[in-house]
Amino acid sequence: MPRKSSAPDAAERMAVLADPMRRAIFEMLTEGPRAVGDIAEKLPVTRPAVSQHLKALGEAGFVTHEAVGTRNLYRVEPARIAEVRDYLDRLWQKALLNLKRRAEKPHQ
Amino acid sequence: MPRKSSAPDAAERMAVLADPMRRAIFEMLTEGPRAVGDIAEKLPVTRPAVSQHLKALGEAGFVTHEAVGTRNLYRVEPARIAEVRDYLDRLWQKALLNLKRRAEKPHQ
DNA sequence: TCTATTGGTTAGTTATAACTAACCGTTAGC
DNA sequence: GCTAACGGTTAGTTATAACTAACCAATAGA
Repeated sequence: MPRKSSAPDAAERMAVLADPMRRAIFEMLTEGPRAVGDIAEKLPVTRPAVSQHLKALGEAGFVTHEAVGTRNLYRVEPARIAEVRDYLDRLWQKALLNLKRRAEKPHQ
Repeated sequence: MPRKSSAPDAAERMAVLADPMRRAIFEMLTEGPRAVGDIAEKLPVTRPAVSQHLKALGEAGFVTHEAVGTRNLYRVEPARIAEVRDYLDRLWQKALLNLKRRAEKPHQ
């Protein structure tokens, strides 16, 4: 059983990280944990928007959160980025391999 | 002058590759060059849709194409995937570094 | 307890992009 | 030249998702 078909894999999760605003949020979190309001302050969107993006990032596993009083500290989950990076790395290697094979046996 | 602001960087290009149908097209091309019609045959979309996706992939530099008679052979550009992979790798390393720093100086 | 702070949720709006149908241009082969 | 094959483009439709405003719940501090 290689993978649960219902669970999105790294390739599907890439779409979550591809959104510009979510990327901005995520990149901010790579510098250290931050609360929702702190994030919203530095971005040109309202707090609900940030909260919704964090939910999406959380469901994809890119971030986790921890309640501290009334604040909610979000932090990145490095392993999830690594999974997407590895997916792209496999794609890259596959492309290179086929390119090389094609170069060796010149034509048809 | 680190980067031309008008040119989309690897992070922005990631969105192009994140679309499910474009991913399917791109993954198909990693196995070798293919013509537009051949791609459309194996996917649940019409040829114009494939053509439009290939245009988007081309503008992002993920694929190139070469006319062969009336056919148009598309092939992947491995370097572009590597760029996105490297962007994610840098993000990952940054997250790890800050995680480590935070673990060393325990609090505040 | 009362108030302020923080943030998650929902309803509703709007912009975008993925898609098809229809059309047009180009090349191959006869 | 004529026809078939191949594919790019455009107009128009539709589904989706990003966003704000308004609301509600929970905790902190007095």
